[in-house]
Amino acid sequence: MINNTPRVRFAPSPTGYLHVGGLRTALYNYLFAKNKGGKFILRIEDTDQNRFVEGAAEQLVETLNWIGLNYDEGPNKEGEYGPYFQSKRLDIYKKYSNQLMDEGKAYKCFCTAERLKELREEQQKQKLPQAKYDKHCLNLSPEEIDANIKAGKSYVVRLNVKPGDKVKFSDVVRKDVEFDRETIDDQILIKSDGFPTYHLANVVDDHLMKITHVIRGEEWLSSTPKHVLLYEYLGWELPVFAHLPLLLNENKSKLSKRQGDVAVEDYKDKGYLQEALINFVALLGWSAGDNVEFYKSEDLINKFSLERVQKSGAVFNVEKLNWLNGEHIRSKPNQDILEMLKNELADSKFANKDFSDDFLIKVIEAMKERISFVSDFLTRSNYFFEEPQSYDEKVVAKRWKPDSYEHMKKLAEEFETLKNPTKDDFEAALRKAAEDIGVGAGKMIHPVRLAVSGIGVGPGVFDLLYILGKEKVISRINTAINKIKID
RNA sequence: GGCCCCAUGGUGUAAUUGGUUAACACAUCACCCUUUCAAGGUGAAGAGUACGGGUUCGAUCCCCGUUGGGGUCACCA
Repeated sequence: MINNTPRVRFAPSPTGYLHVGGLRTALYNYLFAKNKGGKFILRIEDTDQNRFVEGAAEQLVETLNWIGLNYDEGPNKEGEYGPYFQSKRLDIYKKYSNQLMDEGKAYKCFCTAERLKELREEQQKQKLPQAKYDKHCLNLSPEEIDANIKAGKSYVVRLNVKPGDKVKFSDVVRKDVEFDRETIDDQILIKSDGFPTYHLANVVDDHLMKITHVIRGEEWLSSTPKHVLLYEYLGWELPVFAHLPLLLNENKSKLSKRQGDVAVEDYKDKGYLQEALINFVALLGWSAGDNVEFYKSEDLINKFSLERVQKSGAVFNVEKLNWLNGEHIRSKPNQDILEMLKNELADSKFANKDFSDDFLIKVIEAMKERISFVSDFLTRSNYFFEEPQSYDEKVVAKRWKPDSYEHMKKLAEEFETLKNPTKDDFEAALRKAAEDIGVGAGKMIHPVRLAVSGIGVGPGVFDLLYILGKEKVISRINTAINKIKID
């Protein structure tokens, strides 16, 4: 009987990075396990020697850690069902493929790549509905097989799909699915290099690792009947299947590298918070049905259920991710944002400058409502960290008038009289200066913003002046008077 | 092409498993707020639920067909 605490697994092949589709699969597995008090297992599917990438598994683990999907069993966290690298389980697969062969449920195939290719072409020419292996080697006599082996011919092991009823299984997301046996190919189980294919390895491992729910992408749906057959042949109980809808490009095809960033690491590098990524990806194909869009991980765990997973593919729309990223930043305590900002600064051209925490906190308070990324602090309010490098032409054209030089001069003089000015002091001084000259405060507000920041947008001017401080404000005003030219 | 899956505004989703003026969020636009911008608030535009048949007093929801999209057909996963 299946144990009632679920065991699920994320079983990626180590390609060198974590695909966001993989992240979604991993996340749903994780959420499901945590919601049910079950175990989340990481298993590395490294059975393709041709695609071996040095350090890929380590990279994967690192990314999973960063994103916060901690596994209960897996590499460097051995449970009782290891090893968790398929490349270290070769004997196990061999054992079961031998068993299948002994029972006539699998057989050795010596066909060369050339023969297979010809076969496929022939079938195409005859317009056969489907290209399938012709079971040629199933009819080899024991003597022929021996002779082939003695001759050193390499072989693969194939699944022997026998005629019979339709292969049926039920899927949590898609309900009942069935396939005609005639449409199922004699899948290769063991490759000629002795490594298993995914099909054999995942069935054997899922069974041995006591996986109760197989939650994976929809791209596996059409090979599931092969797996079902394998479970049947091996006399094993079927896990519960849940095939998740695919993540799509803008043009609705399966999310791919060619059409934008696809690696979680790319998003990390671009400054997306792990919380935002998790939140966003969770909503691609699932919703609690309560109109909530902003989620912390704990809420996701509490609310998640496979039953509410959507059937159709979901387009990965970065704009919403950007919004969520801003929301998640804003939801953090200023102290946390401070740490992130410091890291960002340490990594920037301002690395050699020194800013006090007190100052940075003020910047954060002033700017956090206006940003989507931590890096926006540096790009959208660079003036907190350096002198304005230039003055936005459009703002100059709109806000800097011939008499602005005079106004700013007067304003600088007024500021000069202040001692340790507060925000309110700056405001009072500006209004007084405006009144003295007999102009509206707006005639001062906009030019002074331009003078101290170089641009026309940002925090309230008086906050801006206060954060910058009297000295910088006055010197920047003077600089602006000299530098800004209008006709 | 065979097999399989899917189908609600531009995008992500909702709609007591047949009864709503088809809801929410992102994006867009407008207004309010702020003498800026953003955030926030209010509102607008945007789908009559791919299409056609049924079943039903009544279909987004159930059935059939069509169309469209996607996945898969490797000694890759």
